[in-house]
Amino acid sequence: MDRELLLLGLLRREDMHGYQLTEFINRNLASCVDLKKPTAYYLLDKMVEAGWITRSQEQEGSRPPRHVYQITPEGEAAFRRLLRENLSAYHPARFTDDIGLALLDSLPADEARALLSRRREALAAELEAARAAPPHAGSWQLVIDHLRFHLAAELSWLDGILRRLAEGGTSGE
Amino acid sequence: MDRELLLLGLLRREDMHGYQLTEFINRNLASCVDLKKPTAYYLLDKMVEAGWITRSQEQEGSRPPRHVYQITPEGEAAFRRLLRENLSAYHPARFTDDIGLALLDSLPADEARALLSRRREALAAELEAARAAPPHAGSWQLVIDHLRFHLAAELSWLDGILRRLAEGGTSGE
DNA sequence: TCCTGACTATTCAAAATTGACTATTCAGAA
DNA sequence: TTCTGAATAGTCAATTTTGAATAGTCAGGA
Repeated sequence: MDRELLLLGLLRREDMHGYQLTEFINRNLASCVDLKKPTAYYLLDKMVEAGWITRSQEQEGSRPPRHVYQITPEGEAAFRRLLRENLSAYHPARFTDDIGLALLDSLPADEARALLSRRREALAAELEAARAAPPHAGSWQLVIDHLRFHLAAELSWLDGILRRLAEGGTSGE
Repeated sequence: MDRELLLLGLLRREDMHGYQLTEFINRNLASCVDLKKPTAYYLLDKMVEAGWITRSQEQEGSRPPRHVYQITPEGEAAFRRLLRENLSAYHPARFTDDIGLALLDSLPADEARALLSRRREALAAELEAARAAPPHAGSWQLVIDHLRFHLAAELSWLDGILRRLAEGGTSGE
């Protein structure tokens, strides 16, 4: 229901068409959702059926007509409900990275160290990129701040592991 | 491919049947994967087809027969490849929570504060639970450590937001 | 002018995922 | 002994997601 919340939140500000919605989300909110285009259209269809939004044709010059979505009063009500739900609960993030860590024993210690160093570089690059992002208005900035905070924390955690490994912490197989 | 990596990693240690695999994962590795039973069976089927594992019937007393899976040499090769891939890359986690944060402006400031306080309590409870978890052997412990580290970081981040909100930081609508 | 590559906008068949269900065993309560 | 609730083991239909394809526009270079 979180992707619906986000779509409603964007449509509340202004009417948009599907492509615009996915582009915006993937450019600005990739750190919290991964919304592929076909999924977005699927969700929009469902929300039309649920009466949360309406779809209308927009003809502009010689272009093929586009579908523009606008939020309804029911959609506005759903938005408020979903937002309250989202804000009050804690949704644990999943760390796919940890699968590899859990199986670290299966490789010789120095290979493990070398591979994790690469991960460290990838992570450091992400952090650099996040730091370079331009500031946003209002509470959108919170998302950017959170990403930076999280990446910095992850980096220091990973460095801790690499230090431990260098000291011969977890035994190689 | 990460769930396959994990299944192979478990089957490398000992032959197991489907139910055992999912139970183990959901009990011990919920912080990195969410693997429902039907999905696990689906993946196991695919891995049998790919030749990474084999399935055999196990008859025990009057029980209905169970399917036991064992890893093949091809599976072992796949395991090593997937483990190297997983370890060397950085897989960003997604923060669904941030969707609500991004839309925080849409609620009056004191309601936002109240809702986030609930989230804070849920998060604090998770951290308590994670701290209570018993220690594991070898690199499995890394997963538990990571979870604790992450939850503690999130808690301090959320407290920071709550402080800012209390000082009237982000404007209510 | 014609071609090429990038962007806009959407659809579709195939693949993956899930909630709900079936069926059995077992331990303890009534 | 019979019932009940929990744990074990797995399946299936329906929903959801995805990679790949389609189709038009537009800007710039050859």
